[in-house]
Amino acid sequence: MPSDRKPYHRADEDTRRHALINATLALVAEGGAQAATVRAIAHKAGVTSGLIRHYFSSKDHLMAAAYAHLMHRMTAHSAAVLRTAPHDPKARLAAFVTAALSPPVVDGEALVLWAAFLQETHRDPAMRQTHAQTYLAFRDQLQSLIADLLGHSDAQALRRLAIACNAVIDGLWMEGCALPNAFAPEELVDLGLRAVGAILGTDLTGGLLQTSPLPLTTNMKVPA
Amino acid sequence: MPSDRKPYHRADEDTRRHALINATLALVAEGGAQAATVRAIAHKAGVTSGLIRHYFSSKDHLMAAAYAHLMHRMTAHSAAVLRTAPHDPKARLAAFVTAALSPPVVDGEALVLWAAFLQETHRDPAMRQTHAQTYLAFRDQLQSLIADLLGHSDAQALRRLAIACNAVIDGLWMEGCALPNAFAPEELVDLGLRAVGAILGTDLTGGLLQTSPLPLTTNMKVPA
DNA sequence: CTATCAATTATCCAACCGCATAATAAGGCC
DNA sequence: GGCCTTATTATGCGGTTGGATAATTGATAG
Repeated sequence: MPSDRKPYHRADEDTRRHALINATLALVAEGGAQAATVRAIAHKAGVTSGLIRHYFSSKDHLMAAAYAHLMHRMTAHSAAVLRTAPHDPKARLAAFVTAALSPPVVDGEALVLWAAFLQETHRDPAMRQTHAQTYLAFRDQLQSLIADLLGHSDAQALRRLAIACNAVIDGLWMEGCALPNAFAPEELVDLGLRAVGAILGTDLTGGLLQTSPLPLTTNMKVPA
Repeated sequence: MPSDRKPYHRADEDTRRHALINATLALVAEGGAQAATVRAIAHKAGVTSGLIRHYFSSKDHLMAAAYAHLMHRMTAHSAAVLRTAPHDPKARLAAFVTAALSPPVVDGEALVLWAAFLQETHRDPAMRQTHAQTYLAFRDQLQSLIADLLGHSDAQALRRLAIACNAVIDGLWMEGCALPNAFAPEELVDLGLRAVGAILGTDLTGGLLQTSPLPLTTNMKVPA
């Protein structure tokens, strides 16, 4: 008698794990964490649901792995940008800000993914650790770039400047992700460079973005 | 025979609706949207689950009502602050920034609530409208405060300044909510006032926050 | 070519979900 | 104090969820 069982081929562990992780991220991006059911994930990955438990000891472990993968992808991007950046401190900081406010970091899916996993971060200790690690690593990287640029090492002042600059980047990142059509191309980067420059008292645009008719600091001449 | 039925008292509609809405918000804050099941909501509100459908035509409607209530609470707070603020444009903007970076706006629950509902706003059109309304209303309010302060009306420049200042506030708000113990009291407000001031080329601290040993713009004197 | 092993599928399960409906009692009215 | 409205509880239903387990089959080695 003919078997109506689904045909399949065996894949190595990495392939399957990545397929399941990518399917999870895609589903969370589409419909939030509640859309990422084991059946939906397996379907999108092209396997049956039982296989999930063959590679991950539970669905929570799969979620944690997906989150770690997402965070690793982002930090790897930042690191790669800095690796190919010039040695001039100002140019390095500008490259860092530019990367953080351009695709693929700024992306329609990114914000939803971030928000969806934020809640899981509150319960799962493993995910909370991943969260804190990547978050503070980004800020520390920013702080070290600022230190190189300003040439001083007052830890307290550097920390405050890093927090403020990080806030600008985060806020613009959010707006860019949430309202992708509300900004002209490069406008987000331009705003970020000018705002960070204003906070640090430096010009980061480096003459590369003079196309903007109105610098952010036009109002400097306005009296208080 | 004695009835083992749960005793109860009748409450007016507003009381019950608010109890259900508050229970919903509390549960979402604790464990994300997935924790806010009809049974859990009813239990926390001290009623049985069937009552939810007596006051809300579906669970989605309850979620939408809870989200609208949350957003209304926040905007009402901003409006109240501005109503009691002085007339000096600089003081008004400072009061606005201060309120946005202090409790109850900055709160451990606030960020989780915001993130949880963000995903729902992607599907439900009613919630998406509530989202867009409150979000742009905040930025417009900020823009009008900036316009009053700077005294000019270049719409393009004002929009860019408002976006940048809004980004700072959003980013600091996020950091303050996510890492409540990472900042000294008033530090978040101090950073916000200095960063917004730096972007606008003005001093917003107004001599009220001189306790900080290191102004954010200390580095102005540092050469590039 | 066959035996073996584990990757994968198929099936089942208890728990829970939102929702519908019927039963009941609380409280106002006369 | 009895009645009537309806707010509230109680119960049940179809569907879905994450997880456990058994059956099958693709690949590999000898």
